[in-house]
Amino acid sequence: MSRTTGDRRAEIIQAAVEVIAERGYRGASLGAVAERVGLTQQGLLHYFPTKEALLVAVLAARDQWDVASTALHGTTWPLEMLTSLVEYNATRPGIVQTFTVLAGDSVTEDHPARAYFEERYRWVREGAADMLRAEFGERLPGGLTPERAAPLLVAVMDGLQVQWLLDPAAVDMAAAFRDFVALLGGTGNT
Amino acid sequence: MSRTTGDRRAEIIQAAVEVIAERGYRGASLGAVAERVGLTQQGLLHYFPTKEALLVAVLAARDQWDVASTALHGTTWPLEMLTSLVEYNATRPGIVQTFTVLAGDSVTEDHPARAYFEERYRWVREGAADMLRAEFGERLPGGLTPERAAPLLVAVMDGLQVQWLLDPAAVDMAAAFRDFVALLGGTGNT
DNA sequence: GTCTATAATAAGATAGAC
DNA sequence: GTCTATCTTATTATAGAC
Repeated sequence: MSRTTGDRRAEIIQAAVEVIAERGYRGASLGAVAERVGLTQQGLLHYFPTKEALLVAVLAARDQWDVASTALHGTTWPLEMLTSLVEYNATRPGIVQTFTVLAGDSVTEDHPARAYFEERYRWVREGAADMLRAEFGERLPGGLTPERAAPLLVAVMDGLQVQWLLDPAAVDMAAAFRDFVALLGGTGNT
Repeated sequence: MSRTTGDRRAEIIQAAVEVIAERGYRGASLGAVAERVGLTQQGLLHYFPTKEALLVAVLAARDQWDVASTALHGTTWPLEMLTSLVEYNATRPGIVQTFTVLAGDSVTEDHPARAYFEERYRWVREGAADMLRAEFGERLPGGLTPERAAPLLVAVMDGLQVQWLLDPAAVDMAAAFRDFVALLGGTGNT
């Protein structure tokens, strides 16, 4: 059945996300992923013919997950929405870790996820600029425009994730992000 | 001679930095590093008995490099100094890439560089807080304190590096950093 | 100090049985 | 759809000659 096959694939993708979080992409062996869903390495290759095909599926799943969690936590004010996304992320270290590791890895030569992250950051910056424009208009503190603030917003989200993953006790990711929103002149601060 | 040995070790460390930038830590084989300095893999092991020992040396070299470049570009105003560090980094994609990759990798389980980055971020945040206090005093825009702005400053630097490495044409790392300084109420903006 | 030889694993992938 | 068997290639590391 194609239903069963889809379920199996979803299980495998989930397992791959976990193993990548623990050991990175290069360190994530197909055998370790397979074992987690009760398959042999060769059995897994029936669903994803190569390791790279599995990675592509993991990245595609992330995009879908983004859309879903945005819908789930959608509120009226765009920046509020981003703040709740950060709060939500703070409860899901596994996923955050997987994509922090992959994004870092992707800057290496000929990395199979490089094009994905290049494109992803481009549209994330565009989305952030739109969001900032809707929230604050054309003029932001420090003489910034939404387009110039956008890469900073994205950088803060990513950079905080690294610090938080390394030392969750020392870095309150959600609070820090609200601090940044406050810097932009928003009302994200309590 | 111990002089020759030191030179050789320095060469090897430099080669390791390059190979890690290209392929990540797990992807950086000792053979590839050795080849770059005209040695066999086994010849390299004479200088660094294990792969992990070489990584430790790479991390130690980074700390020394930090100190050196700080001295080199030191100016009177602390934040100006950081801005020139970012400008300097924008001319050295190799080093930036190595440590972006290593930092991302380090969040995985039992990674040999994990403790290093954990400590490093701790003191970098402390240093940033001191710098912000010296520059702006106790009160920053958005009701922030130096301690609360510090992780944001560090996050911006790191996050911009990822975006810049992936797409240098789309992200002007130094300009964006100056924009962030402007947000803090500084005069880093032209 | 650097090499050759080699051990010991481990990985991704293919072929083909059931 | 999943397995066993196997190929091929890499990798870290050790032993010991020169």
